[in-house]
Amino acid sequence: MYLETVFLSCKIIAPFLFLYNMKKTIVLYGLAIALILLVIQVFQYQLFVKYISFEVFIGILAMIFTVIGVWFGIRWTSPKKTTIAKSSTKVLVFGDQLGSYGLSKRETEILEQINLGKTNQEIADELFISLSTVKSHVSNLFSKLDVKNRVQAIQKAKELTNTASTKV
Amino acid sequence: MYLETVFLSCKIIAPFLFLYNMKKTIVLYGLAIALILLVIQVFQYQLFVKYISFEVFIGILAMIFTVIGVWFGIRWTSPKKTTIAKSSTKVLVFGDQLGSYGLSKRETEILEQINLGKTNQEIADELFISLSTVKSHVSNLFSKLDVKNRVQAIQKAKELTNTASTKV
DNA sequence: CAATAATTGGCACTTTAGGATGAGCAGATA
DNA sequence: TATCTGCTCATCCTAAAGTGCCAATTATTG
Repeated sequence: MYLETVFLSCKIIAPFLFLYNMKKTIVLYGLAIALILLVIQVFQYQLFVKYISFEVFIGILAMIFTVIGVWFGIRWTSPKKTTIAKSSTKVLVFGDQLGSYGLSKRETEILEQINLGKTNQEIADELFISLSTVKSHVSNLFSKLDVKNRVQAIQKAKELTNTASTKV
Repeated sequence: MYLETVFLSCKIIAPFLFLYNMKKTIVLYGLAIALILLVIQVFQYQLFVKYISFEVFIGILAMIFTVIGVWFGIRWTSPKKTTIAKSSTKVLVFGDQLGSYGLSKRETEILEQINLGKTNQEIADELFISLSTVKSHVSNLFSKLDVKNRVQAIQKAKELTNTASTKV
């Protein structure tokens, strides 16, 4: 009964968390804009008291919004990527961007390992699956990316994830 | 005499062109800001005529500068990249930088072809040499780069040429 | 001119990659 | 409940990659 309640609560909350996560940047940006507009409202009467000239006020305002825009532009275009640590196998070069091109999560994981220059056997050892399974995934992702070998697969994936980054 | 004059003129102009090229983005952005401020000056009196409310005016202004900021942010962070022409085989990714790491000219050519995702037979056809020769070069360059397969070779070479590029 | 390096090519062999096909299980969905 | 998707694993086969070793010719260098 208690566990069921918790389970149901999770099911209700999850969509909102997902929506929040998706729109977080937009929400934060909107809040930032609202906050600054509020500050403008609060200090509006001071404009006419002429502590600062209108031009300087506009200049400061322009600077603030430009900085916000630059920050937003960088955030917006920057692909999700982690600095490649040499010995780490949790490096994500492609992240989750290839999903929209038909690759499953596991296939993307396999491709990450291929990108590290590993053999199929090494990938099998790393992910605790069999060599046959790795081959199966490799073959499937080659088909989805329309490539003939691992070098082409890597390049195609990088192309797609770069395109996806600049398209958003 | 005449050629000397032209030559001296070029020497004088070149630094300014270089400076202009370096600072072009900043200059253009400054001009954009100045232009918008000029527009504000021109329309300033209209603010008090109240065609639009102050809040709406600030909102439009914020939007304009945000867009400029986003554009600037994208331009600022966008990596310098060359589109790899699909059918071209004369694209040089590594150039002649690998010579200092022990690779011969031919070995670098072979690596360029590998980087295009080609099989050894395709490389042999492209360079008009035999499959055995390609294998020999491949094996040699693997040894010099201290790698085990072509994916690792490509990454090592990119690493080395990036290091060389940033070092300059 | 001799020595060295680069380039070319071969053969035999092992390892790895890749293609084709089939099958079972778990979870999600209509 | 049936269907679909993702993941797993297998077998068989061919192709490609890669290794080791050897050798000849040409270009470069001291």
